[in-house]
Amino acid sequence: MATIYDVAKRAGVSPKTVSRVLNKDAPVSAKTRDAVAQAMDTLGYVPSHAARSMKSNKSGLIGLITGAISSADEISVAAGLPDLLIVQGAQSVIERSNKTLLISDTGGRLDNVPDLVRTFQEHRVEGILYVADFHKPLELTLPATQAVPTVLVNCFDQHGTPAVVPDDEGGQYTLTKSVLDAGHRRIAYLTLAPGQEATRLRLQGFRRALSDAGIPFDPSLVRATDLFGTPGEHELISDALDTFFAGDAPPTVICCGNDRLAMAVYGILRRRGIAVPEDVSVVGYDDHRLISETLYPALTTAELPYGAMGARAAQVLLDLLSGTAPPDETIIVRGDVKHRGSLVTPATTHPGAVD
Amino acid sequence: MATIYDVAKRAGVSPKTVSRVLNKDAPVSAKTRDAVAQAMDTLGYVPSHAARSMKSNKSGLIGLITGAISSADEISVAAGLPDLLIVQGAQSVIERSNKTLLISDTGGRLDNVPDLVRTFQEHRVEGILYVADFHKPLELTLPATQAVPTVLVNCFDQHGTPAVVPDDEGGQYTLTKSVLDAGHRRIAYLTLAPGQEATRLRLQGFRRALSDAGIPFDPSLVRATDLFGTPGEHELISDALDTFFAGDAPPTVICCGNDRLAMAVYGILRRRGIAVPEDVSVVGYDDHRLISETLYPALTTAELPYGAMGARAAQVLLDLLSGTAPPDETIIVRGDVKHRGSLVTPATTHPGAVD
DNA sequence: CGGTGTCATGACATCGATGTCATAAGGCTA
DNA sequence: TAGCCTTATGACATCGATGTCATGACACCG
Repeated sequence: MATIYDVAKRAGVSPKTVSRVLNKDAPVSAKTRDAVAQAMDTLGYVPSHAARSMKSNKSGLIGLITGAISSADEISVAAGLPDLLIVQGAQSVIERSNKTLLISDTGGRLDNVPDLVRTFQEHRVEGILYVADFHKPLELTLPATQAVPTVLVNCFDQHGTPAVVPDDEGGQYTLTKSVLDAGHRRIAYLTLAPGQEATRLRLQGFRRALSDAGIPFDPSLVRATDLFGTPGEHELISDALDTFFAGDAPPTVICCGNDRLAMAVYGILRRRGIAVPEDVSVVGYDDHRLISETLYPALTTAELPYGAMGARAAQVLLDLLSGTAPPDETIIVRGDVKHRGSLVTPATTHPGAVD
Repeated sequence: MATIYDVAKRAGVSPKTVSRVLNKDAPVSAKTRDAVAQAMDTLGYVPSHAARSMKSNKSGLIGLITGAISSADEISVAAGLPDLLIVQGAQSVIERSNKTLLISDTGGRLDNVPDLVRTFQEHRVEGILYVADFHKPLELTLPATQAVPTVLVNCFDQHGTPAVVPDDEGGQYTLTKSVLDAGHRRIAYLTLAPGQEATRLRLQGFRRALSDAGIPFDPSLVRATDLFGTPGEHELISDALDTFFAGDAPPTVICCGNDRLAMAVYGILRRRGIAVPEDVSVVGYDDHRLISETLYPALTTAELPYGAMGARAAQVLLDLLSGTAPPDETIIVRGDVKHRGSLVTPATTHPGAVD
């Protein structure tokens, strides 16, 4: 690979002059500039990042740690929206700042993280984004990174590390409010697995919406049915639906913990001759577009704003690096409710329903 | 950040001795080694990749170009299996070779590629993987990369660049053979969009399987219905199914160009009271597990072996770098047929069917 | 016409690690 | 015991780019 010395020799100038042409940081006569440009061109010269970053002590690199890549078809996809969208959001922001994103994958094993961080340090990354596959407390102590600014995404810790998380409570609140506004009063809710951050927060939002509307919370209409796509899940959902519809005041809408569950619910309902949305409305969560837009009718769902979270986190990190941002803050990102065909008002479809 | 000089000073030795401890490439007395290790530890010393790669003229980096990240929720997901799985496969292999993968995203715009390649060259990547989002001819001429070995994945060019592609013909052949073996004779086929490599090759495989079984190809049972998830698609599929079932010899199985189409077909069939698989079997293509495993009944489908392709491509690249592999070769990767509940033999479910 | 800028350029040192060569202290062989 | 090898260590140059300082050539001012 050609070096700046090769270019200099070929153009008959000193390396420093070539450097000046490259960086446009000092006047160079037009003639010299052309000669240098010509030499760079014929030699296919590209400056060495290693040499530059050594001299400048700046790497221009941002490290991102994720399990998104290695787990793309495993639990995390089964569990919900691919966290890859977070990576995408971050990428788009970092790219525009003309830094380079170094993406490392945990391969699903957290004990890999220290190695990844070490590799990042070897590359002298200027900041680190740590992306979790779903909203949760940070599961490990990140190795002390000698003051490498770090931003957590989709997770949070106890030490005030800047974090960007989704507004699970508010999302479910707004979604439930849409359901209520459509006229529903008997609302079933198939939640995600117990113990998860999202499960807890969304249930809070759900109850707050009910309470705001003056509707009592009915525990018999709530069941946790998320088994991350493992075999027993289908039966679990079937059972829950059976129970819901066995009562004398069956629900007019099924809220699902995520779009994948909603997809399963579509199948089960249709198999029993219950039409969506004519007989019962269905809403999801995540706005996993592959599902929400392909299902028929298309799915009304709350957006889990992964892309926006990634972008926001990247921006926070860049701000930290430039000293523009306050260091310790947790940012909660809201998502929209996506209104589609699966949610209709029960009145129009159950004209004779007892009220 | 601490340097090797800082460590040397603290340990009371020369930098070169620290280097020897780091690389274990020359004998160092136990006492000195301990002192150095201690110093590295207290200072949190991590060697600089930039300085190392400058001296050794080796970067240990592999560049990967993809649109997978930026397009994760756009056309390419709508079109089929996320090409991110290719990235995952490559990542796992590269990681094991203790090189570092530098992933760059095109942001969906091909005119970004030259910039990405330039960035790669600045980092002196030792090889490049170019990943396409679906099987297609390479759409651009990669910038002359001064002998940086390159492997194409999911695409191919005319110049004998090493490439790794899926076995579309063989995959559809084997899948169709499974369908025939199950006893089906009237086989409908909703193909992907015309003009695509996959469409052409899979139709070839489909026809070869029919012909091997001595069944005449019936064009009235074949329709292109893939609009990449755009609005008109649902009607297009409905129409196709209407036409199929209007004839006097309706199909007993619907082969779908991908799993997403199969998902749409499930919905449409059920809406019309046609049960899957009791009344009609359905098979897909891709093995997009989020779909194939969540649908009920689970979907029989041909695996699009993206993970294996990525891994294979990475291995080929590493072999090229070590001089182990022949430089020019196109590798065709086979996928399995995944047998699940959506394909059953028509005889058991149509006991009264003519013939 | 000498002094003072500005422009255009180059020599040299430097960033952090490591390859090359030198050196000193022992231990072993002949 | 001289000669030689091995072990343990350091001095110095080097990788490629760039910051600092110096220099020569003009142009302009008084």
